[in-house]
Amino acid sequence: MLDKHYDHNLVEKGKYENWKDKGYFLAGDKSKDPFCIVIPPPNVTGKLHLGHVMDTVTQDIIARYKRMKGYDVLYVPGMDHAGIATQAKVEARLRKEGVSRYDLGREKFLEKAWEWKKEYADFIHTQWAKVGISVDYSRERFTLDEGLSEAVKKVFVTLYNEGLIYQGEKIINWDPELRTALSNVEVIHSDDPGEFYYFKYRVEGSDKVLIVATTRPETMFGDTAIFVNPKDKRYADLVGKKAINPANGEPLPIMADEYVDIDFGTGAMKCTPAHDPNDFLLGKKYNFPFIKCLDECAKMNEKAGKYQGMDRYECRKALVKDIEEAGNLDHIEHIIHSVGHSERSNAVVEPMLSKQWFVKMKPLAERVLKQQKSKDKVEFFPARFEKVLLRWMNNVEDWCVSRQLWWGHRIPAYYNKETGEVLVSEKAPDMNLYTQDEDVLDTWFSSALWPFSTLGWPNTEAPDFKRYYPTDCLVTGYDIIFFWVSRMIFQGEHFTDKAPFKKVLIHGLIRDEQGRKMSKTLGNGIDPIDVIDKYGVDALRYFITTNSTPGLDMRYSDEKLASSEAYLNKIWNATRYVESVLGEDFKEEKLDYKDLDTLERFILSRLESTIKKVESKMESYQFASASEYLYDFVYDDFCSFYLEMSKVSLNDEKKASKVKNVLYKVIKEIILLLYPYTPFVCEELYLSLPFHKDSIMEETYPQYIASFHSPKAEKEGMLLAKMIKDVRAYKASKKMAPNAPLTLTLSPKAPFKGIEDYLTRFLFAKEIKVLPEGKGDSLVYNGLTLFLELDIGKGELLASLNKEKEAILFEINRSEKMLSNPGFLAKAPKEKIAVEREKLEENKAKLAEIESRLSKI
RNA sequence: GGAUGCUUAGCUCAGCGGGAGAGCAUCGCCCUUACAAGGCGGGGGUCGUAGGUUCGAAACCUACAGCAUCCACCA
Repeated sequence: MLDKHYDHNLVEKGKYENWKDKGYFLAGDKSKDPFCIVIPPPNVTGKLHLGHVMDTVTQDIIARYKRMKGYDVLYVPGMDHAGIATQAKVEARLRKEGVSRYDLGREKFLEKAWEWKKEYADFIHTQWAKVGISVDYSRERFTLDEGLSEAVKKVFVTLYNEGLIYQGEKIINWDPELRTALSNVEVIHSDDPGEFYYFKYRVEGSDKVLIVATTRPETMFGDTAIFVNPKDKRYADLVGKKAINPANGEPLPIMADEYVDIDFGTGAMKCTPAHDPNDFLLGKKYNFPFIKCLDECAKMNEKAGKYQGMDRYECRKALVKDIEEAGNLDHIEHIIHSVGHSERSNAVVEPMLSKQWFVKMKPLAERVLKQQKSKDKVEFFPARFEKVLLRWMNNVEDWCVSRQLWWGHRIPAYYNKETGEVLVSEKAPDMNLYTQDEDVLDTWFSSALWPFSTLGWPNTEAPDFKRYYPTDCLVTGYDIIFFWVSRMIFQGEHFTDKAPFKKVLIHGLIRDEQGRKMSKTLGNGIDPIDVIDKYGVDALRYFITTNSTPGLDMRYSDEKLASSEAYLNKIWNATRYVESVLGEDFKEEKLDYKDLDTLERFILSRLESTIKKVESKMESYQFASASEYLYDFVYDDFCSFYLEMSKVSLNDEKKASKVKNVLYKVIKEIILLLYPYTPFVCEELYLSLPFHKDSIMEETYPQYIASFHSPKAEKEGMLLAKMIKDVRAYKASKKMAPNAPLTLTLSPKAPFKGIEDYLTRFLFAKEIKVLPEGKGDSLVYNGLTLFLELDIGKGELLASLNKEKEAILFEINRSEKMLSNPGFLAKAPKEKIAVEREKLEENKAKLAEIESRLSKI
């Protein structure tokens, strides 16, 4: 017997371990069709947050649903080494101990990183268990494990040999704190306040003074020219002359190029080819020297003369002061401008000329663009997110993949100690002759291979790869479409000739109750474990997957969690009640439809249509709609109506056994339909049913039975519900107690036989008069209900009938207006017209009855 | 500068071509033997603004406004 209240702590206890131990999460049943989902591997940088819960629970719902539908489901778990992110964390931890990574050296540092990894992997495992995700642990992978490292090497070497990876000197984004290069997507731009310094440049051989503005005076030591627009009349006479750099007194040629915007600043621009991407292009075009004046920590180097050794901002301040003192500062403008910050260290990114490894993106992107036009394209849910992918693919720049870090896949490039010649190879050459490249790969380089590297690739004969690839569905947030989804697609297509997944389900972010992004700086993050302790994991799973629209952000809400928990409590108690009704000696019988009464037919018909609707929404990943259909059925049709009504028929010994069987079927199927969302409580309820397998995980999804569909029974049931509702409303409006006794008159045309019993019980009718056949016809009472009349006074009845008449007339008017519209008749679908006609007829009949009643008063 | 999304009841949000919905809040009545973490019954919305398409628009189109996000540029 279930307890009176649903206690999530008791319910959750031991279930996950049991499922895991029994092997329910393991894939490999060859008698079934395969279905595969890979987890987006969480970073081993910290605890999982609510975003992870939304992500993994969504996958888990799909996995559990598909298992019930008879698929051999492989849900692959794993984690990401998260190169720069993890290294930043480990370094931060070391810094607290007063140690830098350089103090430790590469090897010792990596030991520390692995310790960190283990610590956080344990944490993540605990959280996965708590959340209940049904992953196959026998296939768990880590991006730095051996197999995945093989895949990484294979990809790097192949791309290199195909000319799609090259080493080059370009302007990259440099993180001076972590001292590594970054890719474009790892730079976060924010609008920060800053200064726009207008400096005076003396022009050689002229008495003119040229005013040039810059936001970064410290880079003036790397300047090689001043540019103006060739159409700019103000400066036409100066082109070809030289201006004196007020920072170091060097003469700079004044040149003209279309690139310069006449209206921006003074229209004259300094050119720093080694510290600005646009200036770099100009530098290439005009063959300038590339003068770096900053080192890898963003400190001034020897080019900065007396400022050498200063931090870039320190130098800026000192330099501006010196220029001002020399009388060369025109003015300072305070501006808001976009500044790039490192995603991980938040340091202001320094664009810097640097030799790095790049992936040539054009050919890879073109293949994706082509594939997305074919029938084998990756299908996005919601569809609009495909545009995000296409836009990125259309505008890709080469991908800087080398990182000056230690934690990651070391680049398989080797340099001949004598000649310096590069050798790129999966196998290390004789290390007496060669040294390996010091750098590691961008962490996304390995994540990009995740859907196939986890399944055994590059061994294309690996059983999992053959059976489960391409995977079926990828679930992830819109925030990593560029980082991850796009890269998996191009690598997948390039290396396996197939898109790595058929469908991509994109979800939004979870925000705090005020709608703000959860962030460490705001301190508004919510720990999923706290939520689980308070409301239970099932309530969290239910809330987080059914209160959002695909692709849109959602807000965390304590209220909605409480309401989710209340819903589970409702089902808990409905089950408890049904079980108490079934009793010890309940026998399951096959339902013979012919033997069933109206209300049993009603609830079964509603159940079947619910199954159909829920299933169709599950298939299109519309979990909010699916759960809403189920919710309505559970509350309105089952708990509020049928469960109550069945109390009448259960008293009838002849009917009791059939009713029990119906109750059993309905409650069981409710539990099964809900199970993918809230597996813990559903397992508990399932196991408490009189007949069950070892676990709900052995069950199949409820089967839609078309023959149980009965519009007639549904209509009759709804009429009864409406009669009850109307009389209750009447009582409430008259300030009568709900259980105040009444006398009712029932028409012989009442919806179905035996209806009096229900009216007696639920309306507290002390007497029900049934009019003799052929006399009285159908009756109309107060609301819209036919077939029923209250024993009330004449005046009241008159008022009530008139009110009713008014409402009906409004409806008739509406229908007639529609049906007399030639446009409607000509263009509306014929089913719609038929429905309107039917409504009109019904209402006309009602009106006639009301009038007949009125005439008799 | 380009793109996308949002604007619906007091709050949080569904609905996205055929009579305005849910949860919570609110008001009234009920400890009715599954559930007071409950039940029953109410009140509450010219669906951001203005045009257009359509027989019919909250829904489709266009413009505008506000909010949010992403991309690019910013010497």
